[in-house]
Amino acid sequence: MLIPVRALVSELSKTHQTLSKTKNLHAFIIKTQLSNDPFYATRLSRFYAINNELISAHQLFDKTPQRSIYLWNSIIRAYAKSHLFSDAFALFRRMLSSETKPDSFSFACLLRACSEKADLNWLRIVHGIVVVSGFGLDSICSSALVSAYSKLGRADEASRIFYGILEPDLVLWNSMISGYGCSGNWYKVLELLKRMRTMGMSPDSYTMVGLIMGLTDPSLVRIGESIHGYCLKCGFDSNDHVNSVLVSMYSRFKSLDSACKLFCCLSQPDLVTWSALITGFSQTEQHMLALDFFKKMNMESKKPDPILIASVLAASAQMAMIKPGCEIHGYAIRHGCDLDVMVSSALIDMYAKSGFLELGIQIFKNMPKKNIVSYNALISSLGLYGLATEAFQMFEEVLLEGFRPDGTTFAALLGACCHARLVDAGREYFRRMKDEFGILAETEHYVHTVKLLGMAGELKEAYELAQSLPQPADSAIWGALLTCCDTHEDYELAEIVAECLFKTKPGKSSYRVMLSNVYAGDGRWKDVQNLRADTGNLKGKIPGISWFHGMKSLKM
DNA sequence: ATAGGGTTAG
Repeated sequence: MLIPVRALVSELSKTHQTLSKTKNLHAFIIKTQLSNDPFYATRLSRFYAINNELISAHQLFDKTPQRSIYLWNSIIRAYAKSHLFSDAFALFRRMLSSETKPDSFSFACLLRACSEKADLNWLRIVHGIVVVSGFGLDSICSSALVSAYSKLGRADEASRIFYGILEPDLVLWNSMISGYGCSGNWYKVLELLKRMRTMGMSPDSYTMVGLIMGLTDPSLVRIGESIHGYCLKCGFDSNDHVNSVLVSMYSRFKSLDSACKLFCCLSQPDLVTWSALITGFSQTEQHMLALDFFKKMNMESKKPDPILIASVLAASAQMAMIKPGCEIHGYAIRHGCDLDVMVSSALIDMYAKSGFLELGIQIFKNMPKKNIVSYNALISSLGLYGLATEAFQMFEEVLLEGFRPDGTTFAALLGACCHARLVDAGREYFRRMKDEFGILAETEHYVHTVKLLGMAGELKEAYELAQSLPQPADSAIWGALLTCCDTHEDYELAEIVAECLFKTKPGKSSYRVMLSNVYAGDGRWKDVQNLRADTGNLKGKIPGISWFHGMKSLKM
C-alpha cells in the first residue's frame, strides 16, 4: 500500500497532468480515502483547472470537507484564469464568511483578475480590502497591486504603492520596472534600474523583459542592442521570454535582419517567439514572408494558438488576398479553433478586407460566443463598405448586450462615418466616446475625425481639433488634414499644416510628395523646385507627381 | 511527502 501512495505523490507533484490521468488519480484518491486531505484536493483541482474542467474542480471543492487556504486559493485562481470573474468574486465572498481567512495569495489572485478584466473600479475596491485587511505593505500583495495598476495604464498609482515599500524585493522591483516599461517610460525604467543596483539587487530575466519592453522609441535601438549583448553575457538568452521580447523589439524597430539573426540562433524557439517574428514581418509589410514563416513553423510541427492564427489572418488581410486567408481558415477549422473569438474576429476582418463582406458577416453570425473584439471587427468591416447605418445598429447591439465599447469600437464607428461622410454622426460619436464612455481619444480617432471634417470642407474645425491635443499631434493627423486642404484648394492653411507636419516627421518622403502636390496645385513652381532640391535622394518620386500636377495647372 | 504572487505575441 505504501508504494502506490508514494507513486501517487510523485504524480501529484508534477506541474501538468492530462484530463484522463487526472480523472484516474481522482478515482484512486477516493478509493484510498485520501480525499479528505485538502492537499490532494488542491493538486487535483489544479489539474482540472489546467484542463479547463472547472465543473469537476468545483465539485471536488464542494465535496472536500476541510478546505485549506491552498484549496480556496486554487479554486479562486482557476476561475480568475478562465476569466469567470464573477464566480471568482463570489467564491471570495464565500471565503470571507468561512472559517478560512484570505491570505496574501488570495488577494493576489483577485488583483490579477481585476487587471485581466480591465476593471479599474474593482481593482480599487480590492485594493481597499487589501489595505483594510492589513496586507497593504505585504510584498506579495504590493507586487500584484503594482502590476495590476500598471496594466490598466495607471503607472502613477502603481508607483505610489511601490514607493510606499521601504525595501522592495526583486519581484517588486521587476513589477515596477515592467510597469514603466509597458507604459513606454524609458526614463523611469532607467532610473529604477540604477536605483535597484545601488541597493544591491541584481537584475534577472524578468528585469530584462521589463527593460526591453520599455524600448519603444526607434532612437533607442543601440541601447536595445547593448541590452541584448548583456543578456547573452548573463545567460538570459536561454529564457524564452527574453528571446521573444528581443525579437519583438527588433521587429518594432523594423530591424528584421537582427530579429532573424537572433531567431536563427535559437535551437528551440517557442510559440511566442515564432509569433513575434511572424508579426514582425507583417509590421514591416512583408506579409508574404509572414505567411512563409507560418508554413515553416507548421513543418516543424509546432501547434499554433489562436493568437498566432489571428495574426497570420491579419497578414493575409493586409494583402487583401482571399486565397491564403481561406487556407488559414481551413487550417483553423482542422485545428478546432475557428470558433475561438480571437480567430473568428480575425476571419471577419480578413474576409471583409479581401472583398467578401458577406462571408465575414456569416462568420459573425456563427460565433457561439461574441465579445467586444468580434463586434469591433464587424463594425469596422461594415464601415469599410460604407454601410454606416448597419455599423451604428451594431453599436446599439453592443450596448444592448451589455458589452463595454472600447477605443477600437469608436475608431471603427468614426471610420464608418468617414467612409459614409456623415459629419454630424462623427462629431457626436467623438463626443460620446469622451464624455459618456470616458475613453481617451487617440491618434486613430483624431485621424478619422479630422479627415471626416476636412473632407466635408470644415477645414477650420478640423485644424482646431488637431491643435486641441494635449501633446503635439501625430504626423498621420496632419497628413490627413493636408490632403483635405489640397482637395479643397485651401493653400493658405495647407502651408500651416505642412509646417506642423514637418515638425513632427521631417524625413518622411510621402508627406513631401503631398506637399509638393499642394504647391503644384497652387502653381507655386519655385516651392516645388526647392522641395525637389531638398529631396535629392528620392529619385523620381516627387518630380514625377509634381510635374504631372504642374502640367495640369499650366494648362489652366 | 506538501501547493500559491511578478514577465511575453494580439
